[in-house]
Amino acid sequence: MNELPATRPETDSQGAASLALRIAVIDNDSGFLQVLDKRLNRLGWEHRTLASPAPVDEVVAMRLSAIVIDLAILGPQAWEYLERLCAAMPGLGVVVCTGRSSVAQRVRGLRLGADDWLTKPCHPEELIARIEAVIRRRREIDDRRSAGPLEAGELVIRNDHFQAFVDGRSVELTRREFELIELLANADGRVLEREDIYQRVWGYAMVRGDRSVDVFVRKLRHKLEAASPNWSYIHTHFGVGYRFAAELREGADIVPDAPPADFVADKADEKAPLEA
Amino acid sequence: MNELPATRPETDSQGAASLALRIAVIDNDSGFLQVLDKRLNRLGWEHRTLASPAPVDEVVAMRLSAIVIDLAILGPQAWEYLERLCAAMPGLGVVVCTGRSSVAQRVRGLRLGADDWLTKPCHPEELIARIEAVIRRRREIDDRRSAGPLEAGELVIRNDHFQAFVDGRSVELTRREFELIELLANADGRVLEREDIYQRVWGYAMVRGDRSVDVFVRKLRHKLEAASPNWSYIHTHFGVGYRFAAELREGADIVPDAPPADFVADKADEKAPLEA
DNA sequence: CCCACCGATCACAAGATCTTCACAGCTATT
DNA sequence: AATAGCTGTGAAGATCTTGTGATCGGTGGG
Repeated sequence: MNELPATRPETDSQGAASLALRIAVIDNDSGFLQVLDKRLNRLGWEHRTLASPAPVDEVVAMRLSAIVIDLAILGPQAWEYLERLCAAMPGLGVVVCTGRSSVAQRVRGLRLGADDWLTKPCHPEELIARIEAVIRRRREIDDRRSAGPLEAGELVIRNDHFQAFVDGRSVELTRREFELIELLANADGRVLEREDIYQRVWGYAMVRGDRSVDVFVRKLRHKLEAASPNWSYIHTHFGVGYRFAAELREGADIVPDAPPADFVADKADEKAPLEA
Repeated sequence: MNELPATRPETDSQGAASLALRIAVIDNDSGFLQVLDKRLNRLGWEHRTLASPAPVDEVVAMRLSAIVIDLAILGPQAWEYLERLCAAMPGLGVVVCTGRSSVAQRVRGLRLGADDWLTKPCHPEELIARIEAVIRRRREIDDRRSAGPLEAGELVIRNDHFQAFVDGRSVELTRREFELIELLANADGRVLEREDIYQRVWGYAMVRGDRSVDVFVRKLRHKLEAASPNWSYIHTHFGVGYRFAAELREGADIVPDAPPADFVADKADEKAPLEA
């Protein structure tokens, strides 16, 4: 079995509700950066520090959730940079974290599009809390909209429709079925254990002996096979759990003239949907 | 018909540009309030000051864009109050403006849902700028959908008239009905969950078991079908919510004119419960 | 004051979905 | 090869969701 996930690396997430936040810090105060860095690592946020301002285009390309800027290192074009940045990414959270400033400067920064302004020296924990607050709203809104469709084999999994499609046709997944396949498909080809799956899809701990995950995997397989007979998507790892990967079914590659002709045809006709 | 400009300030502007923001200030520092009051008047923001905290329900009923709170006057229940308020109105901008505080307190407030924390004494202008920054994002989202008339199928949805039309005739939607269809239609074909819909149309968090969204969807469907019988616009996604898309009803092909008599109207409206 | 309209809730019915169970088939291990 | 432990399968009953019609205050106009 190959391990190459057909999924999109940039939308990786631990689970449906998990937050893979991505932020950048434009600053050159090494002491501050060091502390912040450690703290961000512990939180598991992807982050990047830049000692000098990157062109707005590059920042846009980073797909950030938020950015922290010390205006001091921007020099005289600080305001202009701030303005262009905010204009270019209306959904980006911008926190200015800089040295002493006047009320007028703070007001100016905020009016130009900054979401918060924090004066150094400041406690990293407060900066983090403010970043979170800034991101909070953006997430509420942008979350669903931004998650693009995920493709694997003939399957297209669309968050915005709560549904999977094959060749433009809906696979008619129920909500739980969708949540399950979305979780699996986003796992980047990793094997997920039943307890994990249950915890993330059902939202609470699985009791020993619960077969719900198995049952839903079966339903999923059934619907997926009906919609996309030549591919298999969910693979069992005995004693462990399940793994998602789009794989061409054996013998389905070419026309069924090979030995398993009857077997294949038999399977292909088996697509009786369970509803009328 | 009628337009009460009284309710949601974010969406019910006549022109998209000058929205009357509505905010409340919970504080009892008369000097501060006086200055702020004057400043807010000049800006043309609707505002109201409360010397003591109003029950969360009442605050919800005010349909605010943002609220400024001095935690000091809330006494020991300050944190709890803040938390309940933020939970009840996820879309509300909350700015804490209070006296001296520790980093831990600020972090706690922000984590509970506050959007910003400002320490008194502060310049009113900075407070205003921060309120604006907090509200800004929410505005951007709503503005996105306040563009020109939106067309789908036979339907024309006009923000400027607060009404939908079919073939030039008004569909006679009530205010809520219009807000609902406007929200759905601007969702760009996405499925919206009930909680989302409720939050954005009613302005505060939906309590479990509330059927308002369903009831209004039914009313909408009824009126839309009366006005545009050959199209279906609102589609149910079981266990999830609703999705807007103009789709020709089965059996009701083109021919916007006289249907050829009897056998047209037999079973054209067999509603598929799930589709996409 | 009466009336038409609107929005909030409720209760009920019809479906759709989820959970659970028993059993069959399969896998790794002794 | 035999066994204990997992996993696949099908179905029935329980539970949850949604569609629908009706009721009840509140409001504003006549």
